[in-house]
Amino acid sequence: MTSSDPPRRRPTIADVARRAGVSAAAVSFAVNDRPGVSPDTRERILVAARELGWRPSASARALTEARTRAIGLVLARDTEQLELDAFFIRFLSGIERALTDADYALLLQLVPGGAGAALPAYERLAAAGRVDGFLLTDVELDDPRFALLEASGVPVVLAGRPVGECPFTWVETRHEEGMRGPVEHLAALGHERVSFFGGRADYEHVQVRLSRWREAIDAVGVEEGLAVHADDREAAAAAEVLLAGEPTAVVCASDVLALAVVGAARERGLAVPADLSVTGFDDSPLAALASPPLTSVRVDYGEFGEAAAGALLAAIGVADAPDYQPSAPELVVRASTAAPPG
Amino acid sequence: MTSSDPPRRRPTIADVARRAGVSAAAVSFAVNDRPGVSPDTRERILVAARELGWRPSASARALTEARTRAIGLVLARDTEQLELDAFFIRFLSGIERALTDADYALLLQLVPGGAGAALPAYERLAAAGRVDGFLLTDVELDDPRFALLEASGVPVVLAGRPVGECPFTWVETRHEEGMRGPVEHLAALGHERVSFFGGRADYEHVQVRLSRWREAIDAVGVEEGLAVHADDREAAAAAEVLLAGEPTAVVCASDVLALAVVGAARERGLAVPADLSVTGFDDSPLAALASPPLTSVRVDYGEFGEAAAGALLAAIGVADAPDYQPSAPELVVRASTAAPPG
DNA sequence: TAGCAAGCCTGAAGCGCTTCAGGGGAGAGG
DNA sequence: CCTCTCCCCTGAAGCGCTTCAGGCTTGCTA
Repeated sequence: MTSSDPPRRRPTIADVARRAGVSAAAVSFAVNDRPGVSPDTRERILVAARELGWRPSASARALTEARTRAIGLVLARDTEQLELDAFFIRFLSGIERALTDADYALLLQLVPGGAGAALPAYERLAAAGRVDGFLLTDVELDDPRFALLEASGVPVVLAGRPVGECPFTWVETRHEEGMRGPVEHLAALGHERVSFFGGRADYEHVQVRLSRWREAIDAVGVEEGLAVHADDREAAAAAEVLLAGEPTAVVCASDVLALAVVGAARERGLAVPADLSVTGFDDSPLAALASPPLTSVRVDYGEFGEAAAGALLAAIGVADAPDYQPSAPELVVRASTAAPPG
Repeated sequence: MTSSDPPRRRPTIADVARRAGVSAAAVSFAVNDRPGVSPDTRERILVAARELGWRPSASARALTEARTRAIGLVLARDTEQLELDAFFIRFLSGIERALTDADYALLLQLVPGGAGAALPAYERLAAAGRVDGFLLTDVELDDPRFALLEASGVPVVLAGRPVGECPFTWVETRHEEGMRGPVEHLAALGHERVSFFGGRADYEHVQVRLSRWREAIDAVGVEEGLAVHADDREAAAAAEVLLAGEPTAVVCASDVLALAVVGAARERGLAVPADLSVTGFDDSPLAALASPPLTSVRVDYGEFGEAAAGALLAAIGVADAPDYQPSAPELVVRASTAAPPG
């Protein structure tokens, strides 16, 4: 190092005030767009701030305003469950969109294990006042987080539909409606019996999709095939069970499950879509990449994240509640569906 | 609401002090494990704190300690680029592991667009003193973030190998070594010519993998096939170019690219692996799910994230520098590779 | 010309913690 | 019995901001 490094102290509001020839209070007023500062004084202050590269210290602000300008998202999932999840990243980027506008930050915490394992994380963040609110996903029946968070008094918004009593506001997509598209599409292709392959039965969203699948089946007048549930991990084995029923069409509640079916079909010597039609859900990039590319259902999880975060900001009181009109899920037809054999 | 809600004020250190019959200073000493408090006083204080559900306010602490106990990670990638990325989630969960031990939090910011678009985000976070340090990924040649962050004086650790001058410490995996496995595996199967399919040529990691592929080719004495680069988006088209060279084996620098090759092969009527062997990289869940399941290379990005975050904590001065011995990449043989036809 | 309102700006307090200098009490040593 | 030392503990200052109650100018109006 050639130049000496005086341990560079970050400039404070006092430095700006001195340089602009005003009081610290005036600087505060100016940067916070408050009345009571003449236009040219304000200008002088802003110039001084810019020249010094000063921004109000987030910590000091948090202390005086009793607001951290951050929200928390705690994900209690194992890494593998997140890796192929079309929901997570899209949701996240939607959240970021909403936060950026309000100059809020996202505190993300990943904890291995289920919702129970996440409780201490919520407790710590809440008790230390590290965040102004929480966004809850992967809501479970009798979710233990509800009581904890309600007691803490921190604003909370649920991303998803609560199963029972819920003390918080919640936001939801229209994902269930997406089950109609595949069923109608398959019926139109001539399939007379349609099966269902969904994730763990104790997830609310899986149940909803299952019942919407049933409704659609009834509505179009085809026969109800097998309905099988499986974790991603056991998907391959479950897919075999499913195929043992010799369906001509399987509607899956995720692209990952659909791939498992495609794989199992190939093992059995069945060609997709010639012998078996398969549809996915979420329209993750997977769907387009697979061979054959999967017919899938696209749900806009980005707007969902944006709406959820927006609702939370509204609950915190720093923004207006967004008017969220969830868009309808969209069937994306690709090459994994065709007329039934024969 | 039946019970009245006195606008629940979070307890402060003064409340705890009062309840324990000591001064606020004593409470501070006790919760920070500092000497100068007798064991039973300490106990009394901790009990009082627990009963009140009190934890030191993160904001107040941040102000006095001039430390926020948070680090920043800014991802300047489009959503689609993140969705199938085997690296990101694993890296993230490694980071979380390191942070949890030190009671640090992660501030995650996703910004659309490239590294340039991220600059304002870094500037805001740094100038407001919102984080104690940054983790940098997706390092580019002449990365504009270097100058900005060096000037800000915030500790930085690079996750990846810097291309040119770099003022920060960096941490890297041994991913490049992973190129040998596929090449040797294919040579052993009898392939005499092996092609390469990698991501954008201006990524450092792609270049390194390319040159390691070359080295491996030379070492095992097979012929060097085509080397093609493509973005994920143009992967399908590029795969056609690649296949026009009529290779019997393609080594890919990612699973996504490998899937593109598999898809293009199928279009051409080539069977994988009978007519064409393909290997992926990263061993994302994709690899196991694909049909046929992909032979791929597993790199431990979790330990990488943990090491990078650990190094950052060390740079900040709140932990010892971890002793990171990156594990060797591991070839995972599945069904996408076989002896060449004929 | 006096009186007043409006506009602009300042000083000081306070947010909840940490830290530091020092006070007081108990025990040990002379 | 007095002094010295060590151990516990406290009071007060200060971190960098926001906010609130005025004070000082202006420029009007009567």
